[in-house]
Amino acid sequence: MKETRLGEFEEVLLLLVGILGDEAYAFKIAEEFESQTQRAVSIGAVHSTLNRLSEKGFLTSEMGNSSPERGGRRKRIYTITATGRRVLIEARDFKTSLWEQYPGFANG
Amino acid sequence: MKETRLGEFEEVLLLLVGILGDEAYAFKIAEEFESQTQRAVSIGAVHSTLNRLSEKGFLTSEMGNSSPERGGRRKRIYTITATGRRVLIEARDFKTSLWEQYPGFANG
DNA sequence: TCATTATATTCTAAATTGTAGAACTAATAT
DNA sequence: ATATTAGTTCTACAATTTAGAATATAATGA
Repeated sequence: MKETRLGEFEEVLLLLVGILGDEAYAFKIAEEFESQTQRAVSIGAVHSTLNRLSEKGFLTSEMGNSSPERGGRRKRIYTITATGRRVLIEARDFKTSLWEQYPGFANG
Repeated sequence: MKETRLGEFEEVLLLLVGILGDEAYAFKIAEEFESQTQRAVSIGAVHSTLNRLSEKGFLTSEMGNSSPERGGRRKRIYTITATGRRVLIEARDFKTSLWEQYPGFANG
């Protein structure tokens, strides 16, 4: 894997960051993932993937202010970069193009 | 990874098998992959992924007849299973649903 | 203010996927 | 028979995915 590619889970998390906007921090992302997939995910899985995505330049992040809630460490808020968005769009378009070539599944 | 999931490369190969129909054998698949992606892929990568996909029940395969061409070993022809098709559709629909929730990218 | 509790991130390790290429097999033309 | 071509199998390693323990931080109540 010489090149910076986008794995399956990575793609979903990137999309989730885009969807969550300024609420995009690991715990929230994990919650959202579970509610959208009915699949359990460990918080560690989410964190390490978010890190990798940052190293690849698809995400940036900064610590947010402490919340007004009970307790808790400050959140790290993730933001998708222009490169991240581009890669996401490329992945989507490529799949779409493959589906269009699949006999009997042209629409869906 | 307790469950049988579908990785990124796996998904693409599965789709390619569907597209190639009765011409879906490793060499052809590799060729098709390269022509559709402008990305080099090793034949070994394709074979081992095809095997994994078969173990997961997403593909079946059988040896074809020897071709009328110059030389060569008999081809192993892959066919997508009902389960494979279902998993593929699920993956597509999930991504589509995420894109629809992405503000500013509703269409495309 | 200090222990407690809740919220999160970081760190460590292991399983699964992704990738490459050498070794091997079989058919045909010469 | 042997060289050539087409293709699969086998072996090994790198990257991604996953889980969970350890740690840090903030708010609250005594």
